[in-house]
Amino acid sequence: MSPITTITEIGKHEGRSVTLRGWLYNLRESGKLLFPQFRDGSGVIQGVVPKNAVTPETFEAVKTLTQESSVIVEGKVRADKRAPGGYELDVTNVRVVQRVPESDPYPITPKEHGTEFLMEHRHLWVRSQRQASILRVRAEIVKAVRDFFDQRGFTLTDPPILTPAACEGTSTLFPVDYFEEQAYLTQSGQLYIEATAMALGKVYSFGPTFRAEKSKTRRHLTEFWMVEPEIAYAELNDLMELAEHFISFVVKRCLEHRRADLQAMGRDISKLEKIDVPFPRIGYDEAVKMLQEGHAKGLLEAKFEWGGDFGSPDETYLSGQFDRPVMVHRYPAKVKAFYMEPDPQRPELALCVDVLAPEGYGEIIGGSQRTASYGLLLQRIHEHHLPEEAFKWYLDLRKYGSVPHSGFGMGIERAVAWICGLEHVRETIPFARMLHRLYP
RNA sequence: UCCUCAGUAGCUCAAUGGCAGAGCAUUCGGCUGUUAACCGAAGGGUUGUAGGUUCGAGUCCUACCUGAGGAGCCA
Repeated sequence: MSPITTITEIGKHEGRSVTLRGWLYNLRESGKLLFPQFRDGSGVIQGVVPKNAVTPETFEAVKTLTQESSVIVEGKVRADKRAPGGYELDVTNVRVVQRVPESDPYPITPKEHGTEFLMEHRHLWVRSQRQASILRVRAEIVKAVRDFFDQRGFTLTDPPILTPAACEGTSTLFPVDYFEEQAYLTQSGQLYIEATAMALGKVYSFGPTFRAEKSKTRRHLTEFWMVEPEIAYAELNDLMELAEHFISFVVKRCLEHRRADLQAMGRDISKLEKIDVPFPRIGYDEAVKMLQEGHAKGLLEAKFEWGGDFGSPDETYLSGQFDRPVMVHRYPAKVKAFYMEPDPQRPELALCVDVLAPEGYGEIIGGSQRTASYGLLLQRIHEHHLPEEAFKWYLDLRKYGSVPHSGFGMGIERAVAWICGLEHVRETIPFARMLHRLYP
């Protein structure tokens, strides 16, 4: 048998015979000439099968192939200007591993389909070229995330997924029976990595988080992956500097390693090439001013008043003013989480930052400097009506060598959606979990 | 949870209150360079569910179910 190769590597074998192992993507025919398209997970290539060049058995085997039947194909690699990938395969032999029966054909045809149908067949939809490209970009982003932190001396510390209490209130948690107790699926590993940051200095976590929000938008999943760095002795400015270098690193890595996939899915690459440090930084006050100007120009429906958190249209407007991610810092403390450190200059503000992605993709990072004071943290826990008992261990971090520290969280799916230029985060993860979507 | 829209063939969609239709997919036939190939033919339907109005309902009304888009909340 000829050497086994993959479609992405096939150019190295020009003029020679190779074996591909994959599936039939589509079949076109023109009389005594067959054009089967094969895919193998790395790409798609067109085969050519003239009737007079192969055995009658091989011709018949290809002619009767059905979409997504699994096949092992032997053929000679030939460069061809007419081929989208630059190469074609002159098929010499085909072994059908499993033939999809005509009575129950592959449901996803080359024509268009609706969202519900595709999500219901997500286990098959991932075979399509566009979806495969998205998943490769996601994998690249995950690897870039880990490389970035590993190279900078961070230690990966995995927080628990089963937790006894909420970080930010119980209303949006998934409850789980835990023997005789009530447990919840984690909605953030932050409190736990604050503990490991006090042990190891610079840490990060990367894993799934769960939020039972009844959100039905293009930006929400109930199960999503989050990367969260936490750094002892870091203050807000250190955090913002880390965030901009982090995002810039991830985007550059995708352009370097997955440019072909980004182009294949129609991403405007020039927009990603503009992403570089430094990112614009604006204070909350300045952001409010921009929003009010936007309203005066008739670009925003509602007039934004100082003191509130930004809504989705507000974020879209703000990010639309810049061609790289914008960092909005120092929001009013009362719209933010209980653990954030107040600004010493203006105690009504929290030392926090949201990074808004360009092109209307909204918040991809939220972070803050954490309260280092035991007394203030306890006061905030009471103000937020949180159970003090559940936060006893968290308060301990402020009793034994408390230091200023900061961290942020980035939702991987939102980052993938932005970098790939997708309409909806449901395509950024192999099997999305959403309100009303638990299958497949 | 709220607002808006939609549900008809396996899929994507048509059909003025008056005979249930097309393209793709499937099957059969034709074509030696096709690019979501094309050309010809065939099979394929309890119009989301339950009620109601009407001589007559895919179409109008009510309730429910399912989905999509948006809001709030958030990454």
